[in-house]
Amino acid sequence: MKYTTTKREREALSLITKLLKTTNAVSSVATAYISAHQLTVSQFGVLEAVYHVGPMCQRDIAEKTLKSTANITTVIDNLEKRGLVERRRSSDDRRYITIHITGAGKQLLEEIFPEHNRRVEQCFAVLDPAEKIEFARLCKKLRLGQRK
Amino acid sequence: MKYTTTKREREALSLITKLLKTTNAVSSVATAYISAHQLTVSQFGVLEAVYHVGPMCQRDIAEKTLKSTANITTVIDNLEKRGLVERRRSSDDRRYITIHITGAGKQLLEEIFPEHNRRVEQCFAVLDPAEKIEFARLCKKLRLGQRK
DNA sequence: GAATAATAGTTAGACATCGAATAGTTAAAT
DNA sequence: ATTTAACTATTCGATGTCTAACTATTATTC
Repeated sequence: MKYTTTKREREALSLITKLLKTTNAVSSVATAYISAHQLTVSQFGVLEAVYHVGPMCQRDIAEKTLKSTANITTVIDNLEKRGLVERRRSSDDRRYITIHITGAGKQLLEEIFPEHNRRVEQCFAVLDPAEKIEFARLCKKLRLGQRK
Repeated sequence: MKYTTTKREREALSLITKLLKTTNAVSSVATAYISAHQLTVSQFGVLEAVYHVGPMCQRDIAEKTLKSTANITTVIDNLEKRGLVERRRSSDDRRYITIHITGAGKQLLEEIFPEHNRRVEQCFAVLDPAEKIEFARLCKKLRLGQRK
């Protein structure tokens, strides 16, 4: 060992490991059901955004899903191939492309949502109400603490 | 809306969003520093495992890092190209390939660790000691609750 | 001991993901 | 009005990631 760690550093490393493993475990539950419907998590995320928010341009979708615009181009290519969304070039500002969910897209989502929501709810069912509130608070505090 | 959600489901959906965003924010801090050293997070993870645990076969590395063996093959290919690890076929059981960290790999890691550890520690510095303990507890409870 | 199982790793094909470079469009500057 | 800057989306090249099919090796079974 050519470097040393403080106790607090070791605790933080243990904490981040716990956090990553937890996220992994929780999201794999949601992932499994989504995959069973031939959707990737990213595709589901984009589809869901357009479903709930309404038609959006790709830049906004990228922002909402915390991904790059290059990535969104790819994901939407694949969604479009399957006829789940539609690209429509804006006529007033031709730089923008608005993404619309199709009937097939809507139908697929509405087929997935009920069980998906139930499963996500089940993920957190191990926590009692007070713990859920505390967990949400700590997550938020942690996230907002990462200013640079 | 052709489906309905319960209050508890909506709360769970909000919770999982918070969790994912938090993980995203926290891990991007660690990612940034690792990337600055021309390492991907996966490469860092594999390198770290071999550094701390010692020479391992790829199957064990896959298990430890929660990835598929196919993925580990790729990641190690790239680490090997850069001379940071070495593949050594086991002579007693020729199915196994043991991964050894090289001097260059060790040197790179030891260059990264101090600042990396400091940054991870800083990530959690917004939480006071009691909150850290509670957060760790809730993470663990949540993870262990995902039995199937 | 030959046929069969199991195991470690690779390959192939698909999708995700990023940063950087590029094309096309609109806004700002002068 | 022309140049410059800003912005949206795409493409490219690299890496990650998975599942499924495959190779090579070892273990098991009959």
